[in-house]
Amino acid sequence: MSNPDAFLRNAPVRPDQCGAALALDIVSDRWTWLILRQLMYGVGRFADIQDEIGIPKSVLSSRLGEIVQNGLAEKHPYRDGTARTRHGYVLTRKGRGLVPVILALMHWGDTHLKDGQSALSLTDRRTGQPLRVALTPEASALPLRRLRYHPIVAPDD
Amino acid sequence: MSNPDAFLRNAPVRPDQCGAALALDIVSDRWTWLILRQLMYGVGRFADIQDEIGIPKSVLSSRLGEIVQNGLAEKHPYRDGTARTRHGYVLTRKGRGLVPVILALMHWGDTHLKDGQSALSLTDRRTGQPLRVALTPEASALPLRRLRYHPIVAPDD
DNA sequence: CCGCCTAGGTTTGAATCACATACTCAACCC
DNA sequence: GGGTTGAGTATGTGATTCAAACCTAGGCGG
Repeated sequence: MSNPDAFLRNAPVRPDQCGAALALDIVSDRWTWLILRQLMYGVGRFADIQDEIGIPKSVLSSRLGEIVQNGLAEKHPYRDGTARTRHGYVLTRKGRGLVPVILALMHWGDTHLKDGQSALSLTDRRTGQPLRVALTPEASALPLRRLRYHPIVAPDD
Repeated sequence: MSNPDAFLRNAPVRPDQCGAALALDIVSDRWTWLILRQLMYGVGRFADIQDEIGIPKSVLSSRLGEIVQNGLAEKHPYRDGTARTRHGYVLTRKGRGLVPVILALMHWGDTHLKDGQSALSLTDRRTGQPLRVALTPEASALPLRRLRYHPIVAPDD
């Protein structure tokens, strides 16, 4: 990756032309990532997001505003039994595109920050074989819709 | 990914057991990611990092401290021609583990925030075929050392 | 061996942002 | 029309960020 004997003086791609740097202008914040993680799992109600990740309401409100503004999620109405119509947040296609990033980060955290075991297993919806987000030949990349996940330890609710 | 008709009330994995959430405690910050991007490319000198990403010195100093503290990079001495010995920063194995995350984010930014073209092409050092970071069968995952990248448009320096 | 240069920081003070707490608002049910 | 509940705003304090100035160790030229 990097030359062991000397430091490069410049990156091969300038930040203003780099997709990663541009992406970081939009999704740079810890809370934003945690919110996107919830949305990835389909947890889209304001109060549910707030309860699970412990974000202050005012911050959640403003982050959700940015997320919608940037086209990563949309407000969708829902009706919970007999209750009135309410709104929650659902990832757009653009937002779903960040799922591999979150999964890659999860894999890193599992291997370097925990004992190496993931709490979530990823499998191919079609073949059942285990999946990962990793460096791979383009021809071996699978679309997100092939992904099925299930928790390895059941959540205690 | 998410059920289109209703919202889940909880994520399948609680944040405190999720590698992604743990990772975000360590690498949550925009500047930290931009610094890691520079280190990934081998740009490890304080002033070079500062110049390219435009971070204030005081923030760079404190972020580099955190990055070293968290074991993502180490200070290495270097000698530039006749000048005195100085120190720069080099990713550790743990830090290199974040490279796929950065590449996944870059891919997302390239496709959703630019015209869809990357400024960097990734190829297999051994076979020359194009690579990506993507969802893939575990068996198709390649180690990082197989990665070779080269800029598609030459940097103008 | 004195003074300057340079990389790599540290200090400082104004401006911004985050957090907790309290408050609001609009259904819907009774 | 009173209570409840989900989804937010408003507010005051405390922590972060930023820009700009300052510091410092080592080498070098004179």
